[in-house]
Amino acid sequence: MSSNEKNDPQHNYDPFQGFNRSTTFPFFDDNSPCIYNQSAATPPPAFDPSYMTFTDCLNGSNVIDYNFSRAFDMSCSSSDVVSPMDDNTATDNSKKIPTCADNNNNISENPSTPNSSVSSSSNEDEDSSKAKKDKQPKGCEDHGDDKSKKVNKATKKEKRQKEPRFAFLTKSEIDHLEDGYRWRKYGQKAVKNSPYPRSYYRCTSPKCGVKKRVERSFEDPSVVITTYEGKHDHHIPATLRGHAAGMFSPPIMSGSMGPTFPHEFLTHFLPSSSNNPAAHANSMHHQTQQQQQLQVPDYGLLQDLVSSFTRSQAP
DNA sequence: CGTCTTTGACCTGCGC
DNA sequence: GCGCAGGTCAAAGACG
Repeated sequence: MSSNEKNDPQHNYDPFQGFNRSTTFPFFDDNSPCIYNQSAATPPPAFDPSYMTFTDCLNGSNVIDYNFSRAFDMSCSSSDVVSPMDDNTATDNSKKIPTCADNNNNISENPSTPNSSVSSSSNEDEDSSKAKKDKQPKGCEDHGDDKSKKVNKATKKEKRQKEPRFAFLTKSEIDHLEDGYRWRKYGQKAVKNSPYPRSYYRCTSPKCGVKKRVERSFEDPSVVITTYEGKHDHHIPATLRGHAAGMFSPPIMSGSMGPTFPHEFLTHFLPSSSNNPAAHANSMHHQTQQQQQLQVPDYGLLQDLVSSFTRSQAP
């Protein structure tokens, strides 16, 4: 992150600026350390136990350090998209996660190109290329000449940078937390400097290229690091185990959740067009200044968050 | 039988 | 160019 970016409000902002957190989001207390305020001179350490947990702020769930503002930053404005905390804990401490920094740059440089359109189109491209690959036996891939390989390399690199990522920490004994969507595990790798493997999941919905990585923090084995990549282009499956989709109905949420977090959260961040990329792009384009400060380009990921939250709150 | 996990092989990017 | 590490593929097996 350059010094310019540090001083640039667009690169260093409080996503809840302009909102009275306590009233807009009842679980937010402006005096609470739950949400790390990036404007603070000294950011909190990644696993500082003195920082109230995300759901501690809510009503005692088990998400420990959501680092909300950073998570939002990651997907919308800061070039330091995945914070050092994310880099150091969500990875092996030696390599930086490719971020959506370039994507963010695109936003700032070209406001008419909303994040969602980038995300959805790249997903589509990825899907088509993957579909091709899936239909072909591995040996067939090599029939392509070096030229096409290079093209693939270039496009892949581009895609990787464009995919917004969104990481958060959850204190749980279960590695793969239910979040409302259906996931298929497609890989598991040992992580350098960590005794715990990293699992790779892909959304089972056709044409939905959302992925997530789940790994346990080697610093605190009770902490699960979940990194989402991409945006769901569909609703939560209705036939889900545990009827997670139903959890999104306002009566249930407001009735059983105590705080109205998910409903109000979705009201603010998930427009009715959240599953309509075109409408989404339009809404992003016409939002007010205040809304721009609060912009959260990746609504699908937020849905993940909310559904994860609702899951954790369910009896 | 369909869905999902496991797991070794392979691909790719990156630093040296 | 080489080696390492992250990420992905896909066959095989488990499970309901």
